[in-house]
Amino acid sequence: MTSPRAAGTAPRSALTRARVLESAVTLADRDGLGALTMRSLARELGIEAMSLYHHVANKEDLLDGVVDVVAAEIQDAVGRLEALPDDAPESSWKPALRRQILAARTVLLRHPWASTVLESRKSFSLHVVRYYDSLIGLMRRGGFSYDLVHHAMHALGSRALGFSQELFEPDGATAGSAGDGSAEEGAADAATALLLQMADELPHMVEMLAEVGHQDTGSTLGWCDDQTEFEFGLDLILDGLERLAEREKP
Amino acid sequence: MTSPRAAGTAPRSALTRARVLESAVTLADRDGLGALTMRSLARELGIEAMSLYHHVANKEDLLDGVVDVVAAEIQDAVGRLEALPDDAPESSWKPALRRQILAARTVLLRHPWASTVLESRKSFSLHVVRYYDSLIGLMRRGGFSYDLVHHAMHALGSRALGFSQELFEPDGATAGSAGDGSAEEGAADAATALLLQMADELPHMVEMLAEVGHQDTGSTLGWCDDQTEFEFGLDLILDGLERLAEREKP
DNA sequence: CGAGGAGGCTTACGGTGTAAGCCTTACGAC
DNA sequence: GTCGTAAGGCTTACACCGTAAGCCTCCTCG
Repeated sequence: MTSPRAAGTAPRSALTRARVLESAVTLADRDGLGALTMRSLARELGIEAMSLYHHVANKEDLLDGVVDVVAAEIQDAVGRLEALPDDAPESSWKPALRRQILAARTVLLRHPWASTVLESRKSFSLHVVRYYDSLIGLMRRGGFSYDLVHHAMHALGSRALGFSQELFEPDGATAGSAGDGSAEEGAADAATALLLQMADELPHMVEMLAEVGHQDTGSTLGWCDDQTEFEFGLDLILDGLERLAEREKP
Repeated sequence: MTSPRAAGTAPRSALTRARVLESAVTLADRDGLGALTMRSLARELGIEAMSLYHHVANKEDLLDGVVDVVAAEIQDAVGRLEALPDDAPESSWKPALRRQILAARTVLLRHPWASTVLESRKSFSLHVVRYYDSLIGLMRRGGFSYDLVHHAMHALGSRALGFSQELFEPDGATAGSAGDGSAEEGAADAATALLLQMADELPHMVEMLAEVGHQDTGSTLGWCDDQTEFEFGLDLILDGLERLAEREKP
């Protein structure tokens, strides 16, 4: 960069905290979270591991930063949605909230490792908080009391950011793997087989699997259509909130 | 043990896989998940690290086993609940399901690290599956179609086991710490202060915090009363499921 | 009694995050 | 121009992690 730099900025290097974080995100996207080590990140950037410590305090700080990058992406995606007109009816909080959350979800689907990291943070990203603030704003416009909003945010939990931890995905989420997907399928099949094997002990479970049939997935991860299930759960909560909001009215 | 052992059991050692897993649970309870390493676990048992590998295949297997122990505890706690009488009305699925889930939760509250481990498993514990089977059974008795049951299980997600990942607990969950709790409080206060500092950027968030007032917690972890919030979210889902079940009826 | 293996132990390797310290370079003040 | 300062690289080294390989000593069973 040959441009004159702002008043107290770093002098010569093209390497900045921002570039480090960006690189970390790409690396995690490509090779999975497990592959994101200080040494491998440094290699990616063409420097030595210890040099990273001039831009991030330690690995926790790196992960904080990486979360912040993803959160910024979320905020950006949400920002692209068309704003509610000022004269929108009170009831429009619900589709609006739904849209924002699903927009956030598209971002997290691009970074499958991010949910894990998000959950492990103990400090929070300002971008996330700003996103939350917009969700709260929507509910307020819907006539929610702050008390109800507060409960609502807790009830949504991580779903507000677009993910919900599925127990039992026989593979998924762990590494990039980037394979043809037959590995996941294999694991899912193996799991199902194992369940069938003890059918007498798990009557309802087995019967359910037989009936619901986990066959035609295709869309996302192995077993079920996560997107459908995510929206099902989300709508369940939104409907419930709607009823509670109605009840609050005088 | 001086008793004659059953037909193909291990010969002399008092150390068994069961004892290893038990020890691992106690260690994690006392010192946190981070303190559970092969070496520290071995020290706890008075042996060398490598000796553990005669009882568990590797660390993943150890964690699988540890999850299984906790899941067995859950199954046990659920088993202690009084069974539904045969002539219970169809509608009793709901309080029964609620009771089972809250019973599972009491177990997980005794092992705060367990939720993290549970989520990280890719194979599943038979005890967990059996527990799930009982939940499914309850819903079936409530007249749910298998399709609805399936959606319901996804919607409940980890909540079925008694935990929901709270975004933003300023401390908690990471280590035993066993301190007076003032550390958590400090972190929570610091976080709140930081939020207040940018009140102009987060109008709704700050107003909500001011109104809801996160002051009188006392019960569980730092910020909010997790138990209340957990039950709120759980009831929101159960109510929603009840309505859908009604709608399914002819 | 002798073979075999279960279950300890020791040693060693590669990988992790990171503390400590050195060397170069660019910048701002004189 | 010169020089002090410090940003930002690099090298080395340490503690700790999971675990592969191999040794030894019993106990058990044929």
